[in-house]
Amino acid sequence: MNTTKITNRHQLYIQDVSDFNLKWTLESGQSFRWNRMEDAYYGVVEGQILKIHQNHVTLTIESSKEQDESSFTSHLIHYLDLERELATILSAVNVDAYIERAINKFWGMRLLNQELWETIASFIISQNNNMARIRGIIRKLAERFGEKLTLDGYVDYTFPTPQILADAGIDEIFLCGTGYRAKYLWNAANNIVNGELVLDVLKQMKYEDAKQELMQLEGVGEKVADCICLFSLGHLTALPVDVWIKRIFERIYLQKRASSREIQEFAKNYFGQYVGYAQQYLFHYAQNQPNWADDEHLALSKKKK
DNA sequence: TTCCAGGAGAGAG
DNA sequence: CTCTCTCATGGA
Repeated sequence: MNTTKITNRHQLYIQDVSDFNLKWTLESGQSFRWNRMEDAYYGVVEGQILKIHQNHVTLTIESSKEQDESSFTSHLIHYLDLERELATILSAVNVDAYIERAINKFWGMRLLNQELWETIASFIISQNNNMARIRGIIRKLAERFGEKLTLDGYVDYTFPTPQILADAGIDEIFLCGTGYRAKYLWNAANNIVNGELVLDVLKQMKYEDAKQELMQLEGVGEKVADCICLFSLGHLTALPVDVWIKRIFERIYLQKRASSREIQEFAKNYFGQYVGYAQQYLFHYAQNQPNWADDEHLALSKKKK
């Protein structure tokens, strides 16, 4: 297990971190809030700027907010998913030579447990959109509606609360570049403000119920609901099927055109209960490996289990 | 200029 | 139930 040490109320060391890679974790498209400066990452998490640096098995973390060691530590361990036994999860989904390549290349990439409202809003914005623009829109929303924070020269803003966006109105949200998604975002904010969607209740639900509840929101379909379940609620059986996952499974595993339904059914049966982690490794591998589609024969050479 | 991006909703069949 | 078209936006 990890040991921790705090030097003052802004800074924390987490030592003996095993099976963790900060770069792969923060640059794998699950969070849109992190910026790399030199060899450290700056981002806003739950109302504070965090600066995180990894040196082998030691994480150095600074916060813009004072806090006591135990809550600081437990919050970060949970956010970075360090309480899970990654080796066990990856061993369970390492069922063929294709995904084994992805696992070996990005070993230590973890699924974050991100703040719920910001994750809902972020993935509403993500629909039919690209990473760079999603990041830009979220930054503009934070700049316009959030609270300003600083940490040794780095400036960023909190993500606006549902109340603030509900009060702001659709037109003001639209000015941040959301396009037609402005009304979805505004509606979601209102649903939370007026109590139709209760976030603390959502956190207690099992996967299927949470997904169905999220899909009641306008602008939240299966894929976005699965992203929220996987990147915020910790449901590792969630499988978001985006254009990349669709492409990967059609090319590598099914070798034919397939609907999202078919892909879900196949993948959950093939990879098992941790399919969400399998998905993240396949997704990031394809995004970073231009010739990802050249080795479909590796998937056919099924191994072990 | 057209195409595409961590898609969803409305409408048709 | 499944298929198709449309929805803003900006970078390639």
